[in-house]
Amino acid sequence: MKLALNHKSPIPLHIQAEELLRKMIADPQFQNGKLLPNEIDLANQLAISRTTLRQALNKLVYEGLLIRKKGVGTKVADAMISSKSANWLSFSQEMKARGIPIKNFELHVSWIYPEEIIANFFNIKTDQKILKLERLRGKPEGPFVYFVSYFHPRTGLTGEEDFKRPLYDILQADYNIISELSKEEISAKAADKFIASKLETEPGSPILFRKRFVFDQADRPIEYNLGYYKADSFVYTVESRRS
Amino acid sequence: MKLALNHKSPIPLHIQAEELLRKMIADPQFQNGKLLPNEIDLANQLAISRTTLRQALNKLVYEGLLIRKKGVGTKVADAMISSKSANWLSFSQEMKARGIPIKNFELHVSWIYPEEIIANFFNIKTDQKILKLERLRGKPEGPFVYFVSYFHPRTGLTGEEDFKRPLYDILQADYNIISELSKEEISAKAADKFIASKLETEPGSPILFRKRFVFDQADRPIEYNLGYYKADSFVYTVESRRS
DNA sequence: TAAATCACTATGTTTGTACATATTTGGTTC
DNA sequence: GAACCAAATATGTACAAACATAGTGATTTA
Repeated sequence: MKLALNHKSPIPLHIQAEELLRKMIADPQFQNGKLLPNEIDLANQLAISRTTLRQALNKLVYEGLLIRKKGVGTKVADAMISSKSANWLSFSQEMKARGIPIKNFELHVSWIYPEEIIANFFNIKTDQKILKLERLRGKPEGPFVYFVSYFHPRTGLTGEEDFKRPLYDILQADYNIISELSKEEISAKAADKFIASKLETEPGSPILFRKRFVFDQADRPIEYNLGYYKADSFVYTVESRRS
Repeated sequence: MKLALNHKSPIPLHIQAEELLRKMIADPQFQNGKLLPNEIDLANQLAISRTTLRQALNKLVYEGLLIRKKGVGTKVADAMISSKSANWLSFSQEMKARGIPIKNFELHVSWIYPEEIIANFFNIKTDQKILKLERLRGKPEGPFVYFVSYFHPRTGLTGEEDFKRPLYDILQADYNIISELSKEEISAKAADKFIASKLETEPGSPILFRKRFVFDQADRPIEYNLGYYKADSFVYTVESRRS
C-alpha cells in the first residue's frame, strides 16, 4: 500500500491521514484483528508528527471503526455493521467505510395509493399517489436487508432517478431537500413469508425491524422507511449521557 | 462559576475539562448564542495547556454540543435532541410511564468469576469474583424480559441490597456512584433454549437483544448489562438531528 | 517448576511553541 | 459616507518532546 501524503496540498494533513486510514480500514489486510502499524512508525512513514496522526486516529476511534489498546496497538473494529445515531452515514457510506462491498439484489419503484398510516404521517389524502421504493441489499454472499421507502410528493422525486447514488445525495443535490431529523423505532419480530423469501431465510426467523421517519429542515415529513434486517447482520448502537 | 481542575487527581485533565465544559453547556449563562471564554483564556484559568483544553472541546464539538467558528469563537449549539432522558429511565420508571404494571418473576444474585469479555470491559482479572444479577420481569400475564447484569467491584454492591428499589437509585444514594454514560448495542437474535424457557417461548423465536455498557462520571466502567426482550414487547426509539 | 522481576513496546497524557487563516473592528483615505 | 486597509482576536494546523501507564514476553529468582 502506498503511504504518502501531499504536504503541499491545502487539505490539512490530519484530514488526508484520516482518508488514508479509512482506506486502510477497508483493506482486508488489516481486517481480522490484525494490528495496524504502530503510531510512531506510521507517522514516520507519512512524514507527519505523531500528534497529527493521532488527530486522525481519534476521529475513527470515535466513530467506532478503530479500537486502540494501550500497550498493544490499534486494530480495525470487527466488521459487524452498526449505525451510530450520532452520524448520518447512509447505508452505502457505512458499508464503504468498513470495506464491505454492497450488492444491490433488487430495486423496485412504483407509484401507489398510500395506506392510512402513511397518508396520515405525510398529512395527505389516500387518493394521491406517492412514490414507493423497495430495495433488497446486502453482501455479495447474500441479502441481509430489505428496505421499503415511501416519499412525500414534496420531494419531487420522479422515480426515474439513479438510485445507485446515495438517496440523501439525490435529495440534497437535485431536489434541495435536506434530511434534518430522523425518528426511529427499533424492535424485533419474526419474519413473515414475504420477508423470509426476500432475505432467503425461514419464516419465523428473527428480524431486526427498524422504522424510520425522516423530516426536513422545517420538520416536514419527507420519508417513511421500513427496514428488515436479518438477525445478527446489524447492530444498532446508541450512546447517551445523563445531562 | 468556579473554574478549577484537580491536577493531582488520577483522572486525566482533558476528561476533567470535558466534564467542566458539560456543566458550562448546561449553564444558562452561555445558552443563547453567547460565546464561551476563548481557548487561551480558558486554558489559563484552568491552568492547563490550550492543547489539552482543545482535546476536551473537540469531543464536545464532535458530539454536536459545541460549535466553533474560526475567528469568532465557540458557542453552545442550540436546542438539542430529546430522547436522552427517555434513555435514562430505569426499567420500572419506563413501565410506569407507560402505565404497565410490572411483575418481578425471578431475581437471582451470585458471585462469579467473570468471562474474558466482561473482565476485559471492567479492566480486571478473571480471578476476581464479581456480582452477577439476573432478573426476569414483565407484565402480570407473563415475563417479557430477562436481564443479566454484571457489576464492577468498584460499585461496592454486596448483593444484599433491596433490588426492588431502582438500581440507579441504590448506586447513587447508597454508594455515591452516578451512572453518567451508557453505550448500547441493539440487535435481533434467536432465543436459545435457556432464554426461551425463561421467557416462556420457543427456542428460535425472535428476541431483541440489548447490550448496555454503563460508565460513571470518570468514564470508568460500572455495569455490563444484557437484556433479552421478547419480540414485539419492546420498541427502542431514537431521535437524531443532523448538526 | 512456578513466581517475580524487568525490559520492551505501544498507546495515553500533557506541555510549549509557532505559524496559518477566518472574522470583526476601527481607522484612514478618497 | 463609502471603500479600503490593517490590527486585533479567535480558532485551525502542526511539530517536537517528555513522561505515564498498560500489556507482553523473556529472564531471573525462590
